[in-house]
Formats: sequence, structure tokens, C-alpha cells
Amino acid sequence: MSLRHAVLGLLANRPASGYDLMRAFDSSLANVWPATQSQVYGELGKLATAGLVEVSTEGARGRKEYVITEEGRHELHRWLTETEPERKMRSDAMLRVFFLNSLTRLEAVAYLESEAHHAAGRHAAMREVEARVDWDEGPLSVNGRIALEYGLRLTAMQEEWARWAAEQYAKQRPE
Amino acid sequence: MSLRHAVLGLLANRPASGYDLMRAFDSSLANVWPATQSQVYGELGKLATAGLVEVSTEGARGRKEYVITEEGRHELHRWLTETEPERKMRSDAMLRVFFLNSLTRLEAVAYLESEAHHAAGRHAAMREVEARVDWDEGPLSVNGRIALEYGLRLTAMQEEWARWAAEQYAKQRPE
DNA sequence: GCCTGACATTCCAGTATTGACATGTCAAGG
DNA sequence: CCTTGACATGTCAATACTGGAATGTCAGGC
Repeated sequence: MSLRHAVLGLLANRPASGYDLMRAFDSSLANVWPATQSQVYGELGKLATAGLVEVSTEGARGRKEYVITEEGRHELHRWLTETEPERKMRSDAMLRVFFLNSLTRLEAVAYLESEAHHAAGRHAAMREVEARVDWDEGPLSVNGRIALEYGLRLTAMQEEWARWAAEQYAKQRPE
Repeated sequence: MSLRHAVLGLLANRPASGYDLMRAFDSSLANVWPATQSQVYGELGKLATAGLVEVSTEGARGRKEYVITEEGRHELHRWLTETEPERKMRSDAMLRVFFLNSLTRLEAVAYLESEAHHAAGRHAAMREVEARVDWDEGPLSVNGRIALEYGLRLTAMQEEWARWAAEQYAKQRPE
């Protein structure tokens, strides 16, 4: 149930509306825990019912600002310290690698090169973010910086791997 | 709909029963596309209805062996060459990094070191697999070898990153 | 002959996720 | 005044995924 804790974690930093949270899910959290509007608003409702968050202000345009409760903070802490992260991951891109033998050598190499290219693109985009953001402000950006570094290392690794794999594939399976 | 294509991809290599497929999902595909029994048997039914696979033999103990049809092979090829892999990923472990500022420095460092340790463990497990498997047999293992290399590079990167992050965290946020 | 473990499938209830639709408010610029 | 775009929430049906229970078969060892 990570969505629940993602919302809780965001609200632990500052009070926010569902709309505010959506901006976080569409930017910083987009590569880590994607979520849709329906999920976020739904989860806020459940969280409120459970007493982990509360509506603090009802503003213009029906805006409801939520704050985390003591109980919510406690649950966030419990999650972070007493539960293990789920390490199983799904990767569509890697799944395809298993079935590359259903393609011709040329097609397979094209796939791997395309992956290399996409990884390079994502790497460049993260470099942009790195340059744009002021990393000295706020305690949030310490974590953000560390998470970004992960992204940089991941995409660099992916590009290298894909180039290596394309080479291997071309070598080991002459048509 | 990657599960569908995972099943299709496995059946493209050789005919198999739901039980056989489950062994693949529990071993080689476990780190790439986890699936439960209910999902696999369910998908086989849907795939058969759609005409992408067929029951070839009904054996002992109610065993049904499925084979991929021409149409199935075509769909697999279409998926591999004409659709882009979904690159959005969820990572519980990385989500937690965003909220590390809700913990004390010590707790945060402990989390990151635990991640380093787990990554190291998974890396070692993959090294074991690498040593155990005969990489010269079959065309499947070319892909398997390439996917394993990804896992090795990923876990190595994760361990290094987590050690680096633990250090950064300890440095940048003195209690 | 009996037990155990691997083989094998089916069904189900509950939860999570997706993607789209519906509805409305407010501020700013032309 | 009117339009546009950002703000803001809510609901729905469909699909995907989880975890467990129920059921039964067959081979091999004792």
C-alpha cells in the first residue's frame, strides 16, 4: 500500500490539497510512484476516514487542504522504519529482452539501440533538472538530490548496458 | 498488457502447461514480471479465447499443454517491434528516499545501509546463477545472459549508490 | 497398501490501477 | 463582457493484481 504512504509522506512535509499532491505525483514522484487523480483523491478520502489526515481549510473553488495528524505521522514513521520495501519490480523493457530471440538479429539490435537512446535521453533530462534546481533550499531537496542521483546512475547504467547488449547480440547470433 | 505478452513469449519458445509457465514466472521472470497462478491460468484462458494460443494436448492429471498459433506469433512480433515498452516504474524503495527527512539522521542512514546490504545480497545471488548456468546451450540463454548482466549491473549500481547516499546523508544533515 | 510431494487446474473476494467523464470556480487579458 | 487556462474535486467502469482456498492425480519410497 505505498500510495497511501506516498500521500502521507507528502503531507508530512507540508499541508496540501489533492491538486497540489497531483503536481508532486506528476513531477518529482512521476518516476518513482506514478498515480492518477482518481487514486489520489480516493486515497485522501480513505486517509481522512482512517484519521491519518484531516481537512484543515476549505478554500476557494472547493479546495480542501489536508494536514497530517499525529497518528498519520506515526504511521509514516512505522512504515519507514518497521516495514521492508517491496523489491519486486516489473519491467516491460526487460521482459522484451527475454523474447528477443523471436526477432531477427537486426530487429533485436534495433530494439536494444533504441533502449540505449531512450536511456540517454532520460539521462540528459535529469541533468537538466540537476542544473535547474537550487539544491541548497529546504530539507526536502536533500532527499530529492539523492533520488535524482539514483536516476542519473540508473540511466547511465542502462545506456551502457544496452549498447553492450546490442554488441553482444550482433556478435553471438549471426543470422 | 505485458502479462499477456509474457505468456505469449514463453509459449513462442516451446509449448507448455500453466504449471510449466508458473515455473518460469517463479524463476527467470521473477525479477522482471512477477505473476501469480491465478493470473497465468486466467491469461491462458483469455489467450485461447482470442485464438492466440491453443490447447495441443490434454495429458495426465488434467494437464493442458498450450501452443502458440500463427496469430499469436504475429501478435508477439507486433508487440516487440511496433510498441514502445512502458518505462514508468514504481519503486517502493526509492519512494521512501523522498521521505527520509521524516526520520532522524541515524534512522535514515540505517535505511540506506540496509538497502546497500540488500543490493549486495541480490548481486551475489545473481553471480551464483551466472556460475551455475551453462550459457552455451540454446538460443534462449543468449537473452537470459543479457538480462542477467542487466541485473548484475543494476544491483552493483544500487549498492554503490546506497553507500554513497548514506555518506551524503550523514554529512549533509548533522542532527 | 499408504503416505508424501510434485503435478495440475479452477475459482473467488478484495484491492490497486487506469483512463475517461462530469462538474464547476476564479483570475487575467483582450 | 467574454473567453481561456489554471485551479479543483468527484465518480465510474474496466482491467490488473494479490493471496488464498478447494480439488484432484500420479509416481516413488517405505
